[in-house]
Amino acid sequence: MPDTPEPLDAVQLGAYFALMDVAGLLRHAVEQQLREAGDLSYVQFQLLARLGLDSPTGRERMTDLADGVVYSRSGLTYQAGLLEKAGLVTRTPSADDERGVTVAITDAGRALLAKVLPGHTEVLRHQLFAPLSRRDTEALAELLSPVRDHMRSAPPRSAAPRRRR
Amino acid sequence: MPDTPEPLDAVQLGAYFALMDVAGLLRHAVEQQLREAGDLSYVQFQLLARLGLDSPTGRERMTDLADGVVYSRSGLTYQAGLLEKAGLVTRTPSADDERGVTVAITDAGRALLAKVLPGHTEVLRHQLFAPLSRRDTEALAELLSPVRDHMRSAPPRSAAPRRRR
DNA sequence: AGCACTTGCTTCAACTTCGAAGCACTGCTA
DNA sequence: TAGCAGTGCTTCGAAGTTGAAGCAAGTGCT
Repeated sequence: MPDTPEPLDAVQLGAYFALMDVAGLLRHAVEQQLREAGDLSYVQFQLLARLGLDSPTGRERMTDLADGVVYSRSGLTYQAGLLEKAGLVTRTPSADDERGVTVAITDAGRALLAKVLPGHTEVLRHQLFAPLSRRDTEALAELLSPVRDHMRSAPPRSAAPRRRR
Repeated sequence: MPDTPEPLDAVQLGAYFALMDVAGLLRHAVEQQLREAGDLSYVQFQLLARLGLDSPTGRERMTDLADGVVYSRSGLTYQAGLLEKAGLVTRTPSADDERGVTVAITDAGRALLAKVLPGHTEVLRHQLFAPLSRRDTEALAELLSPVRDHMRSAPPRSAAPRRRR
């Protein structure tokens, strides 16, 4: 029987709900723009962005992609299949590990990314940054970055599979 | 052809990605706890919480629920159906408007909510609030609340009339 | 080398989600 | 008070998402 912890106070609840609401609303807005501008889902955009903007080589293994994006493996397989069918990425067996699959963004993928980005930033500017001053934005980044690091490092849940030997 | 806006700078991108990542990771963590503790999805929890905690009467119309939660109408119909089948809420035609449906939380719903809440707050404490000081939490709430208000008021949908130039 | 475990990805079935279309009731307007 | 646009919710079909099971390739222990 778990002992009942102190309930969260109003400030904490406010922060929690505001965070989740903003993220949800923002995702909706972004998703819609992406759909109209390039017929991309948010996940697909994330994948292309990671390959085209974050990665210097434009290629990553499936697992690294799945870790970067908060996403299930099977879902990634599905979306990578769609992107490949659309000619935006290629999938090839990894050279060093026969099990692995390396996903690489194509020129068409980069082109679509470039086409979609301006509208994307516009949405962010209007929806997210409009009510935030420069300093607010900095503060937000500085508050949330440690949280992200904390959550990424700490096992999200009891997920820690007992390493037995 | 849309004119190309200034791209976002590094700080803005950092804030954006941190926000979305934290929300995504947190949602996963919360969802898992809810599933284990009470076999609830995040949406179902949100609905129960809104009925059981926010609403003084424990009853709301479908539309008000859908507006509170970021969710489609048809999705709400589906989830409300599940909750009803599980005996956690009831759905009755609204008294004043024959079209409307009033959703009310049942005793079983309140009981489940109470059962699930302690674990929920624990997850929040560990995942979200652990790296945040008291002041940080306050700052976060104060930064995000105006954004939420802004996004809720601004037309999130295609209702946004294309700015002509 | 041999055998068991682990890892990387895919497949599968069940479930969820969404928008568009549909149905029923409201309320405005003439 | 009849007509009709608008509102509230549900149904439907298509597409997306997930965990579990499955397969194949690597790793480690002896």
